Amino acid sequence: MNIGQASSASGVSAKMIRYYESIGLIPPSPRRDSGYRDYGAADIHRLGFIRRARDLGFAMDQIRDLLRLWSDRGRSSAEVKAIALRHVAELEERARELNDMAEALKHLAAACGGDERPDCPIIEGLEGQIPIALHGHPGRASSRTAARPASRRSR
Amino acid sequence: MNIGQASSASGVSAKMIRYYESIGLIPPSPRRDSGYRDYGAADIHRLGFIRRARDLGFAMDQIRDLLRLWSDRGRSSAEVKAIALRHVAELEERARELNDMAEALKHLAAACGGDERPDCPIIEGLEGQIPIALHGHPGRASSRTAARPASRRSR
DNA sequence: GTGCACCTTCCCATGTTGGTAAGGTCAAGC
DNA sequence: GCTTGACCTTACCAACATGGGAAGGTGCAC
Repeated sequence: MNIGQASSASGVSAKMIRYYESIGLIPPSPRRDSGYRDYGAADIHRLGFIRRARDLGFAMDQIRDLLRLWSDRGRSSAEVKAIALRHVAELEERARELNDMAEALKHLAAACGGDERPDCPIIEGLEGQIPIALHGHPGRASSRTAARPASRRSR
Repeated sequence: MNIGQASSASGVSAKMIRYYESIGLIPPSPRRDSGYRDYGAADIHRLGFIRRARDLGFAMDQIRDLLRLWSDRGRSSAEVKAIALRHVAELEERARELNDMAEALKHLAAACGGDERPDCPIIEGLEGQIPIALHGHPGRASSRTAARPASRRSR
């Protein structure tokens, strides 16, 4: 199976398949005489696994661990569950941060006339005239989740 | 005022101040004979504005617009509010995506024994044996928010 | 044998932030 | 005056995951 076919069968772009190979997430595929990569059903399976893990927001390092556990027949489900639950906590934390920002901004926006006059509590909040209640979780000053990571996969 | 003082006064790292200058978010500061950048109160104010906007998760392009509106005395608060509310919608959308992932994963994890045996619905879900309910919003296949943005500002 | 779709590798760009290195400047203390 | 240490300058590298493109080889159908 060519890389293009592997790509459509797995839902992972050819570009990414080569990338995953380059970072060792998947083993180098065998090559035909032409130099073309050649994939089989097991490879598609592995790529699908990776894609689904990405869809669930796992980072590459975690996926690496999950792949290791996947092919480790002596694994304990506790290990897998631990990774998953740690990731759930991270996802929820990030979601909370985003929601906190949204809340703070909605609060400012609610006080803004939204008319043709220039007076605007949102601007004043950004200027520092109004204390912004980013009630970042106990003890921590506001941390920020990186805004707009630019690329977003669509498939 | 040196860049270091401007940095601690505004909460924006010196590195970032230079970066913002390089991308035209702030005008090039005047230089002293030594070549040192020199900042005044107005610059600190502008930097603080930018920092607070970043803390609220605004992207650079939006901040550019907000800065323009800030210094436009003929602005209408409606323009500002529109930007803010669009951003709120984006934040909430991203938060929803993250929560959906967390939900899907929690669902799988709930079915996982988490013991010493290898059987694990989480792995099976990633393998594709169990349909993962990422109930991505109407019509769309699952899109993914970039995982692990890596850098996180602490201040 | 021609043409087109596909493959190969290699390089570049993204966006925001931090790190580091090599060298210039400033102010305080001796 | 000279040294020292803190600060400044520019310039480059790194990160992450992904896409884009160029230049050239391969495979297959007509």
